[in-house]
Amino acid sequence: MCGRQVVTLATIHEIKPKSSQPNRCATCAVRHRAVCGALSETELAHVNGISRRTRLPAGSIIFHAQEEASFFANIVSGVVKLSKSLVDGRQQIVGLQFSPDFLGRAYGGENPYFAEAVTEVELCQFPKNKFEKLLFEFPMLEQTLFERTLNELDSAREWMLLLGRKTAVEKVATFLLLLARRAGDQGCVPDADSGAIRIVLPITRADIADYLGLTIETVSRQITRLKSREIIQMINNRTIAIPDLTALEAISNQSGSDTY
Amino acid sequence: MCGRQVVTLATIHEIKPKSSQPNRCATCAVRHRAVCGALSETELAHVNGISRRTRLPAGSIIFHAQEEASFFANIVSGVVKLSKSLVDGRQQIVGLQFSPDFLGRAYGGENPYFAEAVTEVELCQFPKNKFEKLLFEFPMLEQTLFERTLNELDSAREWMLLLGRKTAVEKVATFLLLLARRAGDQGCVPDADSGAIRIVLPITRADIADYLGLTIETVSRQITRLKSREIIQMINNRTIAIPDLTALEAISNQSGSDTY
DNA sequence: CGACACTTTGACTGTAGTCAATGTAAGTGG
DNA sequence: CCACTTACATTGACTACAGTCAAAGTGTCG
Repeated sequence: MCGRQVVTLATIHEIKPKSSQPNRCATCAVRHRAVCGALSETELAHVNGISRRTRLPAGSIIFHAQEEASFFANIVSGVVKLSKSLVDGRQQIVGLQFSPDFLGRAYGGENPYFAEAVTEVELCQFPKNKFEKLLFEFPMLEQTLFERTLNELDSAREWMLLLGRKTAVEKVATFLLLLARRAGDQGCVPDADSGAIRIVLPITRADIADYLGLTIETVSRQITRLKSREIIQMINNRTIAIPDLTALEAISNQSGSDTY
Repeated sequence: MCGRQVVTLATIHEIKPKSSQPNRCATCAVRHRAVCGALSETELAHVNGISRRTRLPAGSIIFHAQEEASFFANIVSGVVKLSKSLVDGRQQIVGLQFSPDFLGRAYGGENPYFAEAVTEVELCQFPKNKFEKLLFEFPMLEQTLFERTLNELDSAREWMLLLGRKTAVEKVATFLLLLARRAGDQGCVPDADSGAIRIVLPITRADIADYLGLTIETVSRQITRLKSREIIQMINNRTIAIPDLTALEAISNQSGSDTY
């Protein structure tokens, strides 16, 4: 669809030849936040030996359903969407991955979904077989990956609640809040003067719609509505200011503690 | 809601005192299908030592959100639903667990959802700290649990596609198909004469609605519609015959292979 | 039998989807 | 520099699918 550029990994050049990067990990932007954070300096040397940095333009297909994955990767920068679709083309985004998330499914089996770079993406890739050997050698690595998978499962279930039970406004508000929280995690603080948080939408309206189980038009209308209620301000198409997070939270209807 | 019986684990008696069960695992119905399948006979002896069989009536609360889980468990028999809800009471079932599924979240952290026995349930429980020690000692156990978690994540994402993008009929058809496939896995074969598969709905219409992101009425209407289209036959409220699985599959709109 | 929980059916409503037109912004080439 | 293209986004009018509210039906248990 929509004539986007298709770039497979095979066509991507390494940023630098391996031999000239004796200890790339040491200066890695996601050294401590990625799964590698579980490793000691000496263990990291092994990882460094098998890793390869690649840069993919927006729109690149990283892997697709039914494909036996041949590699694993850390997202160093950029945004990756994971999606599934029905035969008639209806699509659902089942995960939005940012740095320092991990891509790939351990222990064989196919990735039953489709992964695509939404922005330009920088990956730190590992060949499948070598990485699985590391998992075996360094139990902490496996455990870290396991914990991340548990967190992803929790997020997926939280999203099931959104998809199955939230209204359109609630969905959009939850999505904006997700981005605002992520911005907060990365050290972005509210503007000193206005107290407003500023977020940048990493994906198009079409992708937001596919993430929230809505149509483009409904997403657009709900954003307009939030704007006219002065819950948000549009700086431009992709940039939004949120003057009062709690107001947005009230609308988003966060999953409550169970009433038991 | 609906005045169901509330029974916490503390109130449940063990089926037999521990000392009189020298090797309960040897005769366990789910010995090979549960996570224990990853263990050797000698390893299993350790597991046997810390496990405890409990039986919970339908409606029992197994654990709830924000509770630090104090145990793990295999489901030996029965059906458990995992659900999340919004403050105003809207509910979404995020997982239906059957035997020999595993309950509980490794590596600490709270279970961010609510687990309830839908039918009478028989559990094989392990105290949290002792079980985590086993995970450390027997890497195969951890790996098996990891693989199961990956499968659960895949199922959750498949369900996200259903919740976000399928129509009411498609949702109901997919649910029936899920049960039919499960029945098949358990050795139930189509009726010799008619070729029909017979399934028993393990949950009420209300729970089906909460699983599919619909209302009770819509579920009921779609079942009626499938009945009048002769895709299914109602034996009684809870028992359904499916004369032709492929017809149901066509309606369910299985997630297609990606078009790439 | 009556009580209660669950299910089905009917009439009506409303939210989000569809179809179509217009608006906006960035990029291309004459 | 300005028309033109292209992709993306917004807005409007209308529709339809699923939700709501209400009543009646079914089945089970004491």
